[in-house]
Amino acid sequence: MTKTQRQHRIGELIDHDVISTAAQIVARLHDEGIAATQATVTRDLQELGTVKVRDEHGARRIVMAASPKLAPAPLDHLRRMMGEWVVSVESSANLVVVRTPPGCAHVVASALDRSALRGVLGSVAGDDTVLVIAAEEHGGAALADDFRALAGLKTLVDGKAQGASQ
Amino acid sequence: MTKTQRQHRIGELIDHDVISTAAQIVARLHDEGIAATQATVTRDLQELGTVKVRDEHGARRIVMAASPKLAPAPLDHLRRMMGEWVVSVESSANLVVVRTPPGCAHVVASALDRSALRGVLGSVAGDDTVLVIAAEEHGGAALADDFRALAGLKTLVDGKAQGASQ
DNA sequence: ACATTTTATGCATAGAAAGGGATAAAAATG
DNA sequence: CATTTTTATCCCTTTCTATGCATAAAATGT
Repeated sequence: MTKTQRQHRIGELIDHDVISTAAQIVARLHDEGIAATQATVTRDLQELGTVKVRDEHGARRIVMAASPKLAPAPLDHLRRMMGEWVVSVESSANLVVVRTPPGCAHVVASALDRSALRGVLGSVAGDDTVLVIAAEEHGGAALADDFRALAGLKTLVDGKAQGASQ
Repeated sequence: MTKTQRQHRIGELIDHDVISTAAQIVARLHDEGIAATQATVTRDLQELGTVKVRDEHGARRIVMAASPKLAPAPLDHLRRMMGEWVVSVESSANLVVVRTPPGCAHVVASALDRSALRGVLGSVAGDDTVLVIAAEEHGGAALADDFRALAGLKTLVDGKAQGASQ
């Protein structure tokens, strides 16, 4: 079973049942023949964007955060997604244009939505392009540089790519 | 530089210039500080779905295939995409419903479009769901089994998941 | 405030992916 | 058809990702 499939199953479990610890999830998965330790499940919960709350009976419960920003996925997740899918980053004033292969823009946009990266007001994904609106105090150019760093692209200096040749 | 970024640059080169061999691409990339050998570039061209044609002057030229089906990507590419993103597969008559995490359906649909997998009439991608229409002679159930094998999911027998517990 | 439980993380390891070298196989050329 | 050029692939190495173990740190319960 792949990590994505396991995470999907975990998402179903916490939506459906009252679950309060990672160990409970480990046990449920084990009942279904899915092997994972508490450490792995905890990382999964982080990537899924879950929070622990009190339900209406006062019991503690793990749930999906109401908004992705309330439980951002680790920056490593964003770095992996951008490293895998982003092919170029350009900016104009407070806008950043991120290019991906066809059909992959939504993966990058989703990862951006679920990250804690600062300076992002919002984003819109097409087929192979993500348009990102930068917060005014951060600016498109600075945000574009952050994106390049995450995607393993060269930063620009005076409009030119900078850094040692690979 | 990532593989995706290199492949994007290769796509730009063959769109823009008359290029007839992988070695020419290796040289162009080298001029831009991008290291890759003929073997790697050849694999890239396969994944990109390119063909070699005669242009209007009779010169041989590598171009993107007019239709993905004319130069399908290796099955390994589809397997990697489905292994990474598909969380479940279900079928009804001649339809197959493939579930992915939010925002990832297009990646799977694009990989399906660009594969040589038989029995697929067409597909439509939503946010987290790909609807695949199976060719009549192949059938949705058989196609769903093919998808499960590619995605590393268990096959079904009489509606039940089959295979040793992991 | 303290004890217990739970989560988070450093480190190590296994497996997968990517890529290079060499060369077999296929394609192109003459 | 022979020769040359180019592509494809096998095998190997390196790098990266995912995961488990152990335990430190944080959260929870009393």
